[in-house]
Amino acid sequence: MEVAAPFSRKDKIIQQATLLFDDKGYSAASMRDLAKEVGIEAGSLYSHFKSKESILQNICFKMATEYVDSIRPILDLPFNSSEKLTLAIQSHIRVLTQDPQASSVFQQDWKNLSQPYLNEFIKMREEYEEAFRQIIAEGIKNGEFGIEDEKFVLLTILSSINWTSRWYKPDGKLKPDQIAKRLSDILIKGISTSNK
Amino acid sequence: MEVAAPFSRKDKIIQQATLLFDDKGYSAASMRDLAKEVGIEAGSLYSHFKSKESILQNICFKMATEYVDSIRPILDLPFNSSEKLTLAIQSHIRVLTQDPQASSVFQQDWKNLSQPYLNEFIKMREEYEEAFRQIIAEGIKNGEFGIEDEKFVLLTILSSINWTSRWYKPDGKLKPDQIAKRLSDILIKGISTSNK
DNA sequence: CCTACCGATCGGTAGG
DNA sequence: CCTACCGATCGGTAGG
Repeated sequence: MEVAAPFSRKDKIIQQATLLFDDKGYSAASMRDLAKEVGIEAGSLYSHFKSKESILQNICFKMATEYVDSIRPILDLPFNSSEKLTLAIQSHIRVLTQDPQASSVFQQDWKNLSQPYLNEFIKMREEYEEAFRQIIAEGIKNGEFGIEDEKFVLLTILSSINWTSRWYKPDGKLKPDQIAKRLSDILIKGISTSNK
Repeated sequence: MEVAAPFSRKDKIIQQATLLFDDKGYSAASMRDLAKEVGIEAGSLYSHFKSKESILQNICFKMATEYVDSIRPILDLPFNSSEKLTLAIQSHIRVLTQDPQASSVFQQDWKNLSQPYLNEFIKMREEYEEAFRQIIAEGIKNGEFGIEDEKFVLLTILSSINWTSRWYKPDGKLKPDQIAKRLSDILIKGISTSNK
């Protein structure tokens, strides 16, 4: 949809909007706030985006697409369920840490989307969770995971990995793959049947 | 601070504000929205609360107090660390499920508090997390938990249990204590040294 | 608890 | 991309 042209004005608007929405929340952040951060007048924002919400759409769907695209290829790999789940967690953390603020907006502000975008967004989210759930269901079936309620486990895993966006700092000690490893160590051990 | 008198007008305002803030977010919810839900005029809200924020303060500090009060007595019980952690998770889930919407506001909208309330709130939150961390640190020290990074484990546990407010339904199949049991089963197994 | 209102700020537009 | 502006709505208040 978008041609390269790194750091166009449009990119800068999205960049600053992401920081602002993450900081104050979508509703509390005004177009005048945003304009000031970008360094232009409020009215000028509308020559790049037709509405405030279209900026939010941009952020939310970019992230949703990245998440969905990152998990799909994992499903068909010739690995066992624990390995697949490890990879799924790793790629989720990689997407998230690549832009933690956008991930945070993606998680917190999607409720402000209007129809039909809201439904489309929810569908993508469900598609993503469904892929995750398949991995878990597979592991239960083949005996790797010793749990009954796959939906519950799905929620537990997603919550732990999503919360990462609230504390992750790119210049912190823990690098993305380390975070992913620690998370999958705990979570997979927690649901496994084996006692290695 | 508040005398009993069940379902005073003030209570009803808080009740409806909780639903509204949870649904639309604090910033997007207007006093006129709230007044309509309560069944009075917007201006009349100000004879019960001096500002919109004071309603938010009411919700946030009520929850913060409940959480802090619920974990304190657990620290001194003559139990091992796994048992204490199980109890801490259970009491957290009990507080949360007793009013999931208020928990959700507590988690999402506290950023809108102004000073000095914001700092006071953060201090209570830190006190709570510190108690949780103590239990984990104790378990590492006495060899029950086989992990290095207690701060990371704390975040993982808190994220899983807090996410509950986003999907819990009082009339759903899973009752609070069942949710707590499943969570602590997974999490404690995930961090334990023993292989029972 | 209502009526009637305040100044401020909101998202967005016209015309250049 | 700016200037100048729109109608709508915001949190909050005075006076009863």
